[in-house]
Amino acid sequence: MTTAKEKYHHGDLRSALLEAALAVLNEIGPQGLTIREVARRAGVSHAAPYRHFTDKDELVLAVVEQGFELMQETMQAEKAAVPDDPLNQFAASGLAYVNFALEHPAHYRVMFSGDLLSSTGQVSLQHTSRAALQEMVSNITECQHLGVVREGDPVTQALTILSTIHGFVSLVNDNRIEHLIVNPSSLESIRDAVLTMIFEGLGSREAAKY
Amino acid sequence: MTTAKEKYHHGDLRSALLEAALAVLNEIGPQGLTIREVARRAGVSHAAPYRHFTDKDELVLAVVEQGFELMQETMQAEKAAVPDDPLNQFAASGLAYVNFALEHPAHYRVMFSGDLLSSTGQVSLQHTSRAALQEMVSNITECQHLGVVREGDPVTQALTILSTIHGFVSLVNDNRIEHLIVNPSSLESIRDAVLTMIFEGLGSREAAKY
DNA sequence: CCGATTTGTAGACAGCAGAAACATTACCAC
DNA sequence: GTGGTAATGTTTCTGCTGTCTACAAATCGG
Repeated sequence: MTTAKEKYHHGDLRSALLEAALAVLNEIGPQGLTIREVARRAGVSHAAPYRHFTDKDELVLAVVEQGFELMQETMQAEKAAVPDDPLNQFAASGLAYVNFALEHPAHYRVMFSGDLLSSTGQVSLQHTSRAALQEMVSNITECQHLGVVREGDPVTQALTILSTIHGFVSLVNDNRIEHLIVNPSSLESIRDAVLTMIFEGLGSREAAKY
Repeated sequence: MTTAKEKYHHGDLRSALLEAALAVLNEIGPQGLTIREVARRAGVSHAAPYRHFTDKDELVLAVVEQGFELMQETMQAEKAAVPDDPLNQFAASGLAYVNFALEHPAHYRVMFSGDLLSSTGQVSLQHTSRAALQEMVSNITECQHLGVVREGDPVTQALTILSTIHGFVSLVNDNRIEHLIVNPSSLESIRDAVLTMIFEGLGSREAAKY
């Protein structure tokens, strides 16, 4: 009423559809993400979404892009909250990455699984991953100049770290780890242990505390 | 005639269905894996598969289990081909894991993506991953006793290694890396670099050559 | 050789993605 | 205000899917 909602036929569909899509992902999972279900939740007919997305692929792609923006924002925020120490900033953004993935498992899965997105849709995401890797590489290079990260090809190092983090959250989100956790180790402690191992393997021995 | 094929109505359906399912995965991808398409390729009616699999889920599960057996066999073979050195054997099986995933991307994806399998189907795979991790842990423990792997919680180390390997092959198979490879580095050299980084971070500095 | 069981078939149903034709609403010029 | 236009939402239709049920044929046990 006061805001810009409920103005048009529906108000701001598209946003409502994206929201509904995310809700479906969280409640039912990727296989439940259908145009019809999303339309149902938004209170419109099953064909209405086609006014905003030419394709189911395009809807999914919009969800994915929204996810990348959200993740990037939180990573930047966490990084900015750390004092002027490149290595700790790097570690903070890594932690933020993991946390985002663990807190939004459905969203993250859609962003990276590749099963919901056709091959054409994937191409439009390449620049995003390229940019992410680029930033990691420059972070690493900076840390190398400061002497807090060992020498070596920074691209390889970045790729390895990205692999570890992505693999870890993928395994957790696909329920291939939780049932292995037996006793005192909570998911968070394992998360921290893995992150510590990454930075131990990466850096000079000291200063990898966050 | 001489063998057990072509005996019954069709011969050995079920095997034929599994084979067809794998072919579909390789040629079309996961989204093209439908009961009807599989039946079509096997030359039977669209309802015939239901005599062998109560569910689409069960068909997928059979494909997954077949994949795990195949992977385990090749890993064991590679491991056995290495002389009596635990660390090198460990590295060899790791390399075999990566190679299997890169050579059978569709198969690997179905085994780990979790998108094609319902949650009930995933539960029946837990013992498999548990066994795999268990073996990694005992390998690491053995290497620690020999002094070729640094001290630390072997479960955390195994989980980190598994994360890195799984993350790497997932990124490659989902085409999130290949377009980053620019010049002299082929996929294989990157693979080797990442594996080297894993074992550098893991072990005492020497002996991590394979 | 014959009945019972296994294996495959034909057809039906509901749900889905997507396209096309249609109806309604908001906005803009006058 | 009024009427035209473009944006937005609906109905309807086609062809695909998974799964169920009734039926036919081939095989096996006796």
